[in-house]
Amino acid sequence: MTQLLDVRKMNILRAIVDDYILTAAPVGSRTLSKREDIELSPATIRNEMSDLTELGFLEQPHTSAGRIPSEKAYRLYVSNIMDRAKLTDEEAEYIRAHLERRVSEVGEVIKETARMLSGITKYTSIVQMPHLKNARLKHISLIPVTTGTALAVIVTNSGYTNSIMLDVPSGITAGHLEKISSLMNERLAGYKLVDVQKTLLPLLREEIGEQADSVAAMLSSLSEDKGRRGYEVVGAANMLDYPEYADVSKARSFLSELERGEIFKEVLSDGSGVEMTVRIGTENDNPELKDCSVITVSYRVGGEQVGSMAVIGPTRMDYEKVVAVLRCMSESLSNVLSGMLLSEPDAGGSDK
Amino acid sequence: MTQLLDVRKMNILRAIVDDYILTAAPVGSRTLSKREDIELSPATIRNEMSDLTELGFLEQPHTSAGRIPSEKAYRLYVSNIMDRAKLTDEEAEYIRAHLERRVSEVGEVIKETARMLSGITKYTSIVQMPHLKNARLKHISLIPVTTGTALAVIVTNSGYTNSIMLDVPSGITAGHLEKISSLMNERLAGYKLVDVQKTLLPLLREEIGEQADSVAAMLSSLSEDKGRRGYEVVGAANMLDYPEYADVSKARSFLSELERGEIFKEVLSDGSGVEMTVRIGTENDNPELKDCSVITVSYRVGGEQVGSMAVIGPTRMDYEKVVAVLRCMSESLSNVLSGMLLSEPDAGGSDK
DNA sequence: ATTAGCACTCAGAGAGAGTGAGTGCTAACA
DNA sequence: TGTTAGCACTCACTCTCTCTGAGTGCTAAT
Repeated sequence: MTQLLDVRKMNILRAIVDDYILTAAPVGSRTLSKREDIELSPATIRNEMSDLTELGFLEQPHTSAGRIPSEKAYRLYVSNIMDRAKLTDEEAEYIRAHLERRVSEVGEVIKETARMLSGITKYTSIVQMPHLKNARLKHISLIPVTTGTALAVIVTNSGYTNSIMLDVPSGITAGHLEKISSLMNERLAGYKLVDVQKTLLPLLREEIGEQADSVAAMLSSLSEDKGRRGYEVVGAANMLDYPEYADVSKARSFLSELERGEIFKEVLSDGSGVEMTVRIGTENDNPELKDCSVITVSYRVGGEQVGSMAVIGPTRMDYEKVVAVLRCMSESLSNVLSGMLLSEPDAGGSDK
Repeated sequence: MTQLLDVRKMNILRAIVDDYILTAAPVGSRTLSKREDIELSPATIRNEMSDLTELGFLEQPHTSAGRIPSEKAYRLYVSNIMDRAKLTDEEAEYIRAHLERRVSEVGEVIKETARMLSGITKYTSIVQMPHLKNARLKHISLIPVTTGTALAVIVTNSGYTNSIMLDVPSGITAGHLEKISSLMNERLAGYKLVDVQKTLLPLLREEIGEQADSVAAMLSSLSEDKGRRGYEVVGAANMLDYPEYADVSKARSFLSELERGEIFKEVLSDGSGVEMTVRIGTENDNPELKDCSVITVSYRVGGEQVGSMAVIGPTRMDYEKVVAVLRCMSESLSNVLSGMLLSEPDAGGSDK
């Protein structure tokens, strides 16, 4: 693929985006020519800008204003900074240290992640709770609630609990449920939730015979994500600091949308396997996000994706910083969680 | 106590408050004289308004504007509408019906309560999760997490789960914990959490002898509220609809404060025994709430207070409506929860 | 005690002028 | 041929000024 733009155009475009990200005001030719990294006269720059406008990288709010970057420009800009976005060692250290302080409980770690993301970037952050499927089972209780439903309370290593309502197949009695949970507790503690099912099946066959299969089906929702996963949202109010949301009604609809929670389906959509995705403006399906960019990254436990986190900001967000922070945060969170969730199953507590 | 204001002054003041609540604009004498319930000339009204201003019930933004009610006026106004605030039967029915549809899980009921509160009033609502102490125990697991800490997972009737980190006294082993939980499950299911402790103590003495007391102490935090209680906040963005928050920076600081969560300590403070409290403007300790009014009401399970809910709005909120809605909501939620949490402990599930 | 009348106040809306950052085009220059 | 200086033009913003109208307080008449 041949270079889309020559070096000079690239430089000018980058400078415009940089400037616009900082000031949110249309950038003019004179402003650019004053920068030390561009040694051209305003007139020359105007010519280049005119070209860039024609190519669709710049837009003009009105004739006598400067130019602002188009979504296409951000796209190009992002693909360029993607490699070099990197935090200083101190910043990375800061993140790691803060995250490891909170090592007591998964929920707390997720909350702290969201807080830091929004604290450092000054945008809105969303962090999803980790998927359970790779966590190791510490304890499970199946508690009948009404006819046909039971509550599964799962505790994994390090005090991460989650409860999921299950539909109990007809024919399974409370007695069965009790037997199943004690079976699981005795024989399956320390197993991964995904493995629990297949390991459990033969055991079940012995115990309850023909109904084993329907029970297994019921339990399959444990390792899936039936109990809709929680997430932490922090810094929604930050958006009000940006001139993009100076208009209260705009801010209002953004915040309402956030509260509705529908956004998350899209924002945190798994992106199966992709490390990081950047959605700029109208690339977001949700029309409420058409003036926003959303950068999503997944995090892992033991090499496998178990959740995502995202930062939402105005389209002119500081992509470089956000990408760098998210990358680092994903790394750190993955490490911390892996440490917590994959530690060898202990024998059932520590005697004195 | 003799009447503070004569009838005519009261009428005028009420009319001013009514009008200001509706329009958020200073009310003038001519506007008032046009109302059918006030048959006085503007001049007369001006005289009365002048008196009311002197008495501290009205304020004047500037010489040539109308009057706006002072906090003192709201106070008086509220004490008057307190009795007559009442929903129509249809509205009350609507609330009851909606709440009872969600009868499957306590968390859902609380969320729905918050949603309805904010949906009907158009203000911000906060609803606290119920205190556990009066819930009946369905299941408990004590799961060792690290040396010195264990996770208590409590399931009460109707699938309400809560987990609390406990400090395990030294000398108590994982084996002990296991024994204690199975003891509790076998013998104490159906008991109230507050009663569990005292009923458990003799049983514990038999089983683990001298350490019984330290275990009982540990379990005491179950019926207290150590694991800080959750709450649902809905409709924060609603505040942006009111001209009071047309200034973005004001909105921003309000929302940030909400997110910080410190507000709740004050807002939901138990008010031990008081049915409903109305805090107007600077009556709130939190300076961020000095332009807001907060109306709090508690709700009960089986006659005992187990939580509160609140509506936060601008000082010129529609007190009558909010009081009425909160009163009804408290009643309905209390009923629904009592139904869910106090139902006789079933024998452990329903066989087919 | 109430009201009509009148002079006065003052925020807010609207019109018009001035300012300055920006553009596009043309012609000169290296 | 690419770059730059010069110039006329555009247009959002800001500032100032005026006008308007809703409101007041006081006084005198009813």
